[in-house]
Amino acid sequence: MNNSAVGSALKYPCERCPIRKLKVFRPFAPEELEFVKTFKSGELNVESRATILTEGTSSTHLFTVLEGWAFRYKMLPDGRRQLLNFALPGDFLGLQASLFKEMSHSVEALTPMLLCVFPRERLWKLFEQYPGLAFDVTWLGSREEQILGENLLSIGRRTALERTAFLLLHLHERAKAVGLAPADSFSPPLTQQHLADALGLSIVHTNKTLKRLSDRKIIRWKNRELEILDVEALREIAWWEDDEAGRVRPLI
Amino acid sequence: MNNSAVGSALKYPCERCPIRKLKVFRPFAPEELEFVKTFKSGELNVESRATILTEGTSSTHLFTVLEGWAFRYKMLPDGRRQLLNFALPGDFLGLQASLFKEMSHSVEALTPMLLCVFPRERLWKLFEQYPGLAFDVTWLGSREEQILGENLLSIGRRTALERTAFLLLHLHERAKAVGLAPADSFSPPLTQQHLADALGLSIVHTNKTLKRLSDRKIIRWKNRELEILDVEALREIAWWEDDEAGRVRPLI
DNA sequence: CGACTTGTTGATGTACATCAAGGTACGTGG
DNA sequence: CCACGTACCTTGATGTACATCAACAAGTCG
Repeated sequence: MNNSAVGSALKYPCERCPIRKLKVFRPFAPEELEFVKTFKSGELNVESRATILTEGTSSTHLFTVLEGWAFRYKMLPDGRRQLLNFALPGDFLGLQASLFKEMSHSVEALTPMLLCVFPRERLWKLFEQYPGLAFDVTWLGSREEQILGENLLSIGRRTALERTAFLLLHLHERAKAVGLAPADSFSPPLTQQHLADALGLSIVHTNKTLKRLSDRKIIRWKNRELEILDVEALREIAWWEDDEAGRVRPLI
Repeated sequence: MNNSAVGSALKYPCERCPIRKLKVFRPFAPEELEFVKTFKSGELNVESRATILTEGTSSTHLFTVLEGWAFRYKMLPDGRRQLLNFALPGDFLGLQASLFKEMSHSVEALTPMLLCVFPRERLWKLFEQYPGLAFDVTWLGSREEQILGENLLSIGRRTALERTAFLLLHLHERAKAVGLAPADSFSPPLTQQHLADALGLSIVHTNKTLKRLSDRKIIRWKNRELEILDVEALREIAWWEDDEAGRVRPLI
């Protein structure tokens, strides 16, 4: 990992954790909060473009995103790259390296990030003593699976235009959920190369597809800021089904 | 669900569960075995082609595959279908409907199947009282995520030929792992339409691609039996990386 | 009664025209 | 300088249409 050192003073002690304020998450029981405080071993500042986890390697730490954007990806030996999903505040990184021997994908920062760090050995203790938290971990993993499934449908069966519309909506929904897109305009910190690799398209074709959406006045993409001018049109193109139900962690 | 009733006499009481014999799984502790016996509410026989779970619906049950093959899939409103993954003995079905409000994909049987049935309410008790089993559930979910990630890379970035080679190897590995492919020859119960929908290709192009592999004497596909004549060639085409490490559930 | 046609169905094979997406090249612009 | 835009040509994948083949059921005849 090529990133800066763990700070000595925590920006966010667990009591003031910015993640728990988000309404997507359930509140902690007091004893869970106590445990999480012992679970957290520090905070990590990561630079934009830094590699946080690498496919095929193991990691002694687990991370929760506190601030910033990242993306998960896999590569073929000849350099072709596929983005699997994006990570935003509240997302969990490195679970696979804890459950298996190694990561099955890599993770790279899109912006400067602040990560909450947990040592992987304590994961087992979490399962043993805090079933509610274990349930959260499982929930997070399963949500990830859900998103990958949606992506698979998109890349396997949607046309370039439909796929692009779907991805933009998806990014918008996720950004909204963590308060990073108050309106229909937001700034996903992505280049068209990132979009292309997420969509399974070439960069040229991605550009042409974005232009088609711009020409139809459905989106506007200028200076790294994406504006969705016509959500409904985008949804229609993407065959978007409003089943965001179930994205919020239930209290059992 | 259009399938036959739960049998009164169990074919496999937990002590003789066929799944646990497979070396991919860890042995149970005696008290875990006791609990699992109370967790299991019966067995379900499912006909070939039956729908086991439906996207967008909730399910009061969770299933473990004891015998047979199934596939998970998603569909677009206009009928385009994408297979996400296959389910073989040992796989868990319906977790999402337990964690979220509803299933995010459907599941259909490819052969007659025997399923082990659990009521979803008991899942929480499992997390509370049997962290080892909770860990297993998380592990299973995470492995699913891993496979979806591999598929996403395949469909997004591999060519039709590479993709097909990869899928055939994947199926072979999975069948071997549960003893359904003793040699390099096995019988995945699939039509070319299933393959096409798993690969994100048209059925015509799938056929042409299979023929290319047959012409090169790398595979043989006749009478529903697939024979892999040249594993090495297939691996080379698929850019297969031998990282099956970590597929076996560790004992922590 | 068994063996041999015939019809039906679902899966597979292949040819051809078409089109969506790719790749290279060379712009522009912050 | 790196990201974005766009023109031109190429190619991989699609869709339609139709032929083939195996499996099975029904009907017919020796």
